[in-house]
Amino acid sequence: MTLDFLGTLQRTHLCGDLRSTHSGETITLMGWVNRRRDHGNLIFLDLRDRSGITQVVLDKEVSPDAHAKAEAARPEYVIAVTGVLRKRGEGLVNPNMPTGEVELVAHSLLLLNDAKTPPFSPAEDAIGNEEVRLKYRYIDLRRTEMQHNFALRSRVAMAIRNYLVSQGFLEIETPFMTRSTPEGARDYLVPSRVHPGHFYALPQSPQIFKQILMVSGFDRYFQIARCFRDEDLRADRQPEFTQIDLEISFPQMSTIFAVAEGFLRAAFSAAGIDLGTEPFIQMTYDQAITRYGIDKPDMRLPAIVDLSATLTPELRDTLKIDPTLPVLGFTIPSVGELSGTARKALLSEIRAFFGDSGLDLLDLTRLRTNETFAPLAEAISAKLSQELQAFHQASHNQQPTTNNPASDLAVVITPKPGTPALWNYDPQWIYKRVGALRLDLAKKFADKHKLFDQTHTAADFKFLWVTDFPMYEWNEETKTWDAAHHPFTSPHEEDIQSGALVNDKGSVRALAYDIVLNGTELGSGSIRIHRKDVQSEIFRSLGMTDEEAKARFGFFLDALEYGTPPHGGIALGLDRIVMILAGAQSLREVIAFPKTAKAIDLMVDAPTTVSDQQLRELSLRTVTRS
RNA sequence: GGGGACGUAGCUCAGUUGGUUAGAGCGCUGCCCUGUCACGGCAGAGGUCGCGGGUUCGAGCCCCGUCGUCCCCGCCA
Repeated sequence: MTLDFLGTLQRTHLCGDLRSTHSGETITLMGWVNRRRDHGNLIFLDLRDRSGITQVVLDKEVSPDAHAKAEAARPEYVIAVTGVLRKRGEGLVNPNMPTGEVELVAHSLLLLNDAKTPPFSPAEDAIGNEEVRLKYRYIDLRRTEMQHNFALRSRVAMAIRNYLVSQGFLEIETPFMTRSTPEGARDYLVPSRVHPGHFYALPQSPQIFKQILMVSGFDRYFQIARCFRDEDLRADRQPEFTQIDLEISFPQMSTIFAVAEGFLRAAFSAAGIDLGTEPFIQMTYDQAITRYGIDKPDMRLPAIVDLSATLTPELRDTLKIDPTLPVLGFTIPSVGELSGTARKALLSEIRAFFGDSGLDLLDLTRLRTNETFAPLAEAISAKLSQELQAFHQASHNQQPTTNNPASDLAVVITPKPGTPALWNYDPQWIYKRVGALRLDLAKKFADKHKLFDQTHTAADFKFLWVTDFPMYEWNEETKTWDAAHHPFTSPHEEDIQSGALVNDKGSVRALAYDIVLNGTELGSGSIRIHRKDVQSEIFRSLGMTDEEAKARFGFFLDALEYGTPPHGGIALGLDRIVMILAGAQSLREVIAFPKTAKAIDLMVDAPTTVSDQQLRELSLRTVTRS
């Protein structure tokens, strides 16, 4: 088979755009053969480009030459077809495709390129084997779903750019090759050839640069910035990822919230979702922990309820519940009535989840059958259903899927006597354990409560600001207080004035905030420290001597001394936003060339070893560790 | 670093208690077919059962190790 040259031929339309209004026009399409249906003297080719598919008809009587070439064509061959668009006759219309009312009657066909039989067909639905998909990513990306994901990503990014520019932001690029800062995530390092033994680091975020841009008077900066972190991966974590990074001079927290909400509305609107004008919900970190047991609450589910008040000391005693610790409960709606065996299995599953931590499940069903405890069971049920009603109202749920309270799964967790109030110096560990169970069970019963189902409306997306994060976190391993956010985050001004920075680090609140969507952290930011004296104080409070601080951040401390305005900002993960909008379960669905869980690029096969010559130039030697 | 799931034809998967020549669907190749659109019909090719070792008369199946993919914990200021 000989391939044809393109010559001067130009394409006139895209496959997916053709409608009956085009009928009679002479049209040239170019694209990939999606499918071929050979009926002998009549051949149908489904021709695909990024816009969609059009059926091409090759009739031996119309053009023997084109028909012969179509006979040789195979899936994924690249062809050019010129012909006349025809409205399909009665009974020949395909209502399942947008172009199903027309077909292109080919007069000539060029075979522009052939194709080996692909390992999987882009014409099929997604295949399960991600290894193969990633190795042949160029074929995978031809699939309609992937084409949609990246068109969506492009639209979303553009909407955000346009919005931020309209709000007076300047897009400024910051270096990829910069300085290693050993705190936080591990850095990817780049050896310097010119300076043997010295390394650049790829940025974990443009944090210090954007703060210096505020010192430089740019007032409002943004960047759709690639960031790099050498940590283990997850479905929602890749070693290189993209952040919408911004910084504002002279802001209040509300200024930053308004900007972030503004560009999210623009982004969602670009995806066909109208988020309305209501400001996003806000809650403090402490509220998030006590109400949801996590710092990134999934607001698609009912909250945790503190049931301590329903229990008298006597009841606690007879039921063997710790007298001082909270009793917590929550509801998973519409689970349906569980059979005796299913209930028992769930019980032991929950008890296994808690292990020997001291937490236990209170069996409401059994409680109810006992005369002494029936009133308690009633009181607990009443409190839980009160919360459930508030939840349905707040989330504007249409009728809950069932109205039968017995079908809602009530889970009540009690601490046994002697359960430690602190685990790993964390007074909130009980809330966090119960919060984790809440998410586990919600995932388990997702097909029952359907609260995670997509309706492709604003109701699918529950946004939330979490504010007032703690400034410090106790690190039991090193016996030190670490910065919970990063060391440039400003504490509340009252907490500086009260001296808590020195006396009571655990109580210091940071002017730091996260934005959360459906239980996923989309981004976080803070009001920064703009005074040298406060910044030095924070470094000292983190156990850094002035000399160490100077060695690591001297340039930054210097910059702070030359007229730094109050400033603050935020960074949101673009990949995660697009992932949620696309309804995808993994970032790999919205990153064109992602890495595997072991941080390998299966297509280009990276990382690799390099030649001795390259190592010599960099003054590097590799050693094998046992 | 730890836990779990998976690995059999190009793809999706089946494979009984360890027992003859490892199967199916899709895809692929050839021939036939003028209204299909997941076209159809006939014929055919295609396998180091992830890899290495062990147990056994005999291993896709049992045991040990190892590699890879996915999910989770740790980690991600």
